[in-house]
Amino acid sequence: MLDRSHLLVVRTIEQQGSLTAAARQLCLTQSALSHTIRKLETHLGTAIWLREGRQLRLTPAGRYLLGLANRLLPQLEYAEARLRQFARGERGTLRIGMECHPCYQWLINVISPFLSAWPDVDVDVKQKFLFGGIGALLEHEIDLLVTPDPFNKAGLKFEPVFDFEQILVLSASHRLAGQFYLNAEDLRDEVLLTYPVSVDRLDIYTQFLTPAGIVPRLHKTCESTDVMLQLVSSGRGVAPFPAWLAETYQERLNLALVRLGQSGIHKQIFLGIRESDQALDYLRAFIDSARE
Amino acid sequence: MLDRSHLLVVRTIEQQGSLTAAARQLCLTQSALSHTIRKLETHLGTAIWLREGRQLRLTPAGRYLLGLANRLLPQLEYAEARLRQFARGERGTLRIGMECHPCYQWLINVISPFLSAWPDVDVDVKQKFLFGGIGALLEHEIDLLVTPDPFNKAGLKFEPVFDFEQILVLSASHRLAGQFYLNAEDLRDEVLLTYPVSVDRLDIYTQFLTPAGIVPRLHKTCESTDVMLQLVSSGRGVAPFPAWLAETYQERLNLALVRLGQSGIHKQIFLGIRESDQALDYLRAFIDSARE
DNA sequence: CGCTTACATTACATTTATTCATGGATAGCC
DNA sequence: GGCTATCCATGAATAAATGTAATGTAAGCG
Repeated sequence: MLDRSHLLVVRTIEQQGSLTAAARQLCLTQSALSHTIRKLETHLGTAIWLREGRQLRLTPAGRYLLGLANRLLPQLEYAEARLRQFARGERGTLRIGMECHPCYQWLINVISPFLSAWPDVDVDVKQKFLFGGIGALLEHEIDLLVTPDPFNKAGLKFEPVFDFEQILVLSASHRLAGQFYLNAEDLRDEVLLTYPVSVDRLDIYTQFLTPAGIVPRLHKTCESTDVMLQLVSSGRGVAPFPAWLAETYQERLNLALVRLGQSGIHKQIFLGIRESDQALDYLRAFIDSARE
Repeated sequence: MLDRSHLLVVRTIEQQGSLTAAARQLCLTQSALSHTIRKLETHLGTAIWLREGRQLRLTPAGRYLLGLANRLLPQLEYAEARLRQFARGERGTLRIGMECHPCYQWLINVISPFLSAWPDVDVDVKQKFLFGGIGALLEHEIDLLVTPDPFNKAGLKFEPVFDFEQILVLSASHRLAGQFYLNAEDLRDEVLLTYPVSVDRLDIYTQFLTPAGIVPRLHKTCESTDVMLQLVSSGRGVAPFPAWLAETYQERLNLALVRLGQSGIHKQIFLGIRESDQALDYLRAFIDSARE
């Protein structure tokens, strides 16, 4: 099998100009190298060097091999350096899973200082999971889950990092815009806009509409935050949103923010990790910086 | 040292899904592989697989290694296939050196059928040599030399492949255009155009002007065949050329071709190779097809 | 011509890889 | 829940590879 060591031999002999010098550089005896190159040639079935007097000169096959060596060896050397970074915990990959649509905006703010602080950690964000966020975490499809729904399961650990209130966003000219808070009945004749997730994962249903037995006039879904808020702004519907996110759009789109229920819907964002990853310092650092 | 075999192990375990299956595929015992991976991890100083129950799962470092394996292993496998071609004499590199400027046109015609007949031989044409064409051949800088000057030296072999007459190209309206042949004196007042090579390698000097003690009014050089013949066509000078090459331009540029001396300058193109390469079938084939 | 340098070869030593035999752990199955 | 098949780990024994020392042979150089 054509091996890394063979490529190294070809490169070193060419670099040093002689087998003896190459042997010195490789910390081997001249004899050992002589054995090695003979075996390589026997194995490949073709001459790699021409013995001309006391010179070794590459054959065409040898020149090809040299080219290969010059191409592949640096890649292997780079890979080793990188693996040393892994070994020292400097290098890693943080695959983040999102189970919370609007959190994307928040995540961006957390990721960007993290990227500066940990230049050798690659960050990857995923949003679709075959078996849900928890499944993705357990299956090692992701390393960190951003979710409003912690799920206490052996081997996983969740930490709250962010409290917020879920409010309803309305056009400023909407008839309900002036209210201090809304009751479920107020939404009976409204068009409700949400991200396209199942109803049992929408707090406005589970904590507000469903308990009161109310169904809105129409429920539409929309993938994009911007588009959804544009629709709200133009009076085409109302949408539940985290207050902090809605506020960033409020001025620009002329929106009104109204509490859902007398005491409001209060939520938390959790970061979930595998217990076995607790020791990873860059993961720890990410969670700490997310908590601010 | 991170070795090819390690990459193969990483790839195979991932492909087969288990260490036992991978061992089967690699024709090893499960134990051997277990030892191997442990040693690899010890050496790298970082875990590559997580042992979860009876499953092996890649760590981030392991995933990196897998990526490396998927990138490098195919290259090594391709290289081995190619080296087998070298071993069977199917694959080679033919580096051709040219010591004869106008022959370039002729060479193109020989090379193109050769490339079709020997799809696995790479052809490379060089024109500049530190120690001349013969030196380049001896130094293995090239494998084949196209030259009008054979040089009998031990270890080299020259074969004539092509006879031609060197004539003088003139504008059709030139005062000498009608002559059947020219004497050296006729060039005393002419501008002589040649390729930029030393005078002792120009036959028009060595075989024509110098013996008669004549020097042309002006000697200009030009790299390109096309430009040189354009200059001739516009009456800016006269140029020595192989007849066969001048003929291909004659009509288009309205040129006249006149013999140099009563019996003309007759030349041959030789192909030179190293004797040690005589057995290479693709080299043999090239020379045979060049002889037509 | 003889000295130095360079690669090859032989016989032997050492290191490394592999196997064999065995044990512990886990997932699936009655 | 206990049985069983499967999977990975381990330690000692063994096979294979890689390496060394010593020596040989040939080429360049003064």
